[in-house]
Amino acid sequence: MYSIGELSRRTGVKIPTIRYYEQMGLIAAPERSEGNQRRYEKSELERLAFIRHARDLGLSIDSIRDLLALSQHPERPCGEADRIASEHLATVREKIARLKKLEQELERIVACDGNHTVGDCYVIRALADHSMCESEH
Amino acid sequence: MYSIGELSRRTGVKIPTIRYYEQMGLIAAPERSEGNQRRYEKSELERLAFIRHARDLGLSIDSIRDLLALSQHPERPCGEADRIASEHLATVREKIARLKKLEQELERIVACDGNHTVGDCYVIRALADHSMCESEH
DNA sequence: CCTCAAACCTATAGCTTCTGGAGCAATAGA
DNA sequence: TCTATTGCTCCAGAAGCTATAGGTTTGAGG
Repeated sequence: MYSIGELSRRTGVKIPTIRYYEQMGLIAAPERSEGNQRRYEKSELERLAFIRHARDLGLSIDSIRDLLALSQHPERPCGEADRIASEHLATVREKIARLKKLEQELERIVACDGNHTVGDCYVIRALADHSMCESEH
Repeated sequence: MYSIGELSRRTGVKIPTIRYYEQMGLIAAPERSEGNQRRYEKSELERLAFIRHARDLGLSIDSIRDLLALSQHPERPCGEADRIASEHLATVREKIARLKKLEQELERIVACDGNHTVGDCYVIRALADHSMCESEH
């Protein structure tokens, strides 16, 4: 049996976050000690590690809830789990693409050498005038 | 003089967002009509376009506030504007790097072909077991 | 056994950047 | 003048936590 602090240390999930996950229904409300403190079993540790890992990978709470529900039914086909991960991969790729455009835009904007005044600063002018952009965004 | 709807159409910033920016102090509270409706001048249109553009580039409200304050003083050196944009560029680059790692991780995870059951699904197992990861995250 | 600091509890508010709805007032075009 | 559209304020919600206040329980040392 772990206390919430112990669980937190072992999974790297902060204490208020664990309580938040309980509220959100990602983990079940655990048993309590006589003094009303949470006492977790090892299975909860594994479940929380799963959640933590999936969050690190950027999956939403909702997606994780779905995946956890799926894992309760090992006999079902796993196409759904695959779909969730694939969709997330697509989102990540989209984000990368968008950020790369921003990177280019910012690189051009930052070409200003700081050796003059705001009046003719390229940063300010570039931000004021969208038509100076080279790509759509 | 533009109404808030007109301003919204011309800048692509939604009406509640314009009011939100006013609340946040990014744009000044404009004159009002007799019936208490907001009436904007052309200068506000430009300012809002600046804000919109900077937001599109992912700059925070706080950074934008700083840049706007700077642009009120065209005689000052523009090193500060440069710094804000450069810092933001660094953040963007970091995000790209992190997302690329996630992309790799997810690519490996998604290699599952969906043709079996959840019990032996690689997606679920990979999420359950951090030690299967190839890189740190 | 007693004490006391550390850990825990609940409830609530705050963060960021908007977005949407309710309920009502003003405006513009026919 | 009528009415559709637009605008007003205020408030709540979304995501995923984080922090604070004010109180209780636990467990280790004396």
